[in-house]
Amino acid sequence: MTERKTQKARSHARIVRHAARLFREHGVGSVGVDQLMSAAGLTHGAFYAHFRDKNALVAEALASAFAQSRRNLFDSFPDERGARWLELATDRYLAPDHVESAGSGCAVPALAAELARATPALRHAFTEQIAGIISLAEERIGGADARARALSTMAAWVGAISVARAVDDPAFAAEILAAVRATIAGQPATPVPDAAPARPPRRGSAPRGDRPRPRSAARRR
Amino acid sequence: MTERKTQKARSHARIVRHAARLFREHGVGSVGVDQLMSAAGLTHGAFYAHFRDKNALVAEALASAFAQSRRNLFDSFPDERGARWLELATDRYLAPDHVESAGSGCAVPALAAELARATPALRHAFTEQIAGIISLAEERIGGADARARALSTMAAWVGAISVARAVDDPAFAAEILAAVRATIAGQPATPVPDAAPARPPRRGSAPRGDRPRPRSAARRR
DNA sequence: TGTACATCAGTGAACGCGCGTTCACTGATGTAC
DNA sequence: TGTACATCAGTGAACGCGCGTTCACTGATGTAC
Repeated sequence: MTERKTQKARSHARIVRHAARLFREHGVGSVGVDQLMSAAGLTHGAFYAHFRDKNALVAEALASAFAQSRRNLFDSFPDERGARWLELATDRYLAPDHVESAGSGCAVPALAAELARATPALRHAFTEQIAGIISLAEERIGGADARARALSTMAAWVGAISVARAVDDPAFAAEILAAVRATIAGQPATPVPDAAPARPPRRGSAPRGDRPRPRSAARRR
Repeated sequence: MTERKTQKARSHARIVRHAARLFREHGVGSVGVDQLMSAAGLTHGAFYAHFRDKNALVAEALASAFAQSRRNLFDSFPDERGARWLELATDRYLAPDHVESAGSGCAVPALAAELARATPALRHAFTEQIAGIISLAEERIGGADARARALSTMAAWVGAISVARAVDDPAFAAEILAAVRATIAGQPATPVPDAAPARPPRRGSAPRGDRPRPRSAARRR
């Protein structure tokens, strides 16, 4: 009983992991059940032993992608708060590599348009994930207008990556990222309380797998 | 000769117009040639007398959608410059109606993710359209950092509409729009030269068809 | 102006293909005694 | 511990369907004389 159960759980996790990558890379509608199962080393027939239908997998893949983003933006900087966290997270999100590797990046620029047209259940799952990320950002930012700052920062992040990915000119893409970074950096608004103890970032809590490199500065002009 | 030619041109324009709407509403991949031609009152067989293939229509539809956006954001406010134009255009772009009516709205939040995965020719067409819009915005904004402001404003616009469309909670969507509006409004950065003659907006140049209403203020809290 | 022929915008059947989903089956693993 | 049976994760053929594209045809419009 135990051997078989853990094997199935492993297969399930493998399918979800590959789905989270493939959906972000190619879009939900462009990845078939057959491709998904092949990527996980199985045949398409087994799919329905794991998921009610394709949408059920999309929901799980979405949760998996958001978990990865939370690790990347929050767990990577456990002790940072206020303006310092905002700067580090912004540099992470607007890294040049995030433009190219959609498969390991944020689900929002990759899938928001498709999800806006998806079933109510999927849109609800997406809403809860976004609301969760916003709450975490709000806590980290702190101060009076933390929520508005979290929301408008996220919008700028998402728009920057969306457009940078679609244009065919890498210099133009880099210019968009740089402009948004500069705008977010130059927004003192309410002076953000620099609440972090300013300890050096704790060693051994490196980002898990996705976009680990610390960004080489490509600040334009 | 003339009768037949103008009829064909009329059919062509009709197909492009409906395509521009349907692609933005449902995504390029979710609208078939059959639907497109039915919407234009024709049968699918005639499609290839008008376009080399589906991508050729996507390129024309994209150009049509961007032309509509230019009319909406620039021709509607012919005499506005600097901070005043930025405020008017932002209110237009972040109008609640823009979240709901994707079919007559900006092509970027609707199609950027799909275009990022499209053919080189299509990505190039998109890039030129975006670059054109950015140039126009840059001229209108004016001042030293006009280009960076144009780029980061566009990113915030696009991200706000993208996310507001995907979430299933209208109050949450409205909150996102309000946060981005507030952030853009509260960004004096370089004092923007208020270059406009401050004439009242010229009568009779109303926005053509799309989202005409002047926005009822829904400013939150 | 009237007639004969050419053009061509649009029709509708057909194509090969990949999609999401179903289902009878296989064979290794788990359970009962 | 050994045997007989039950379970069930995964296989692969099949389904009905809609896709983008092709093509022989139709009939109204345009051209030549």
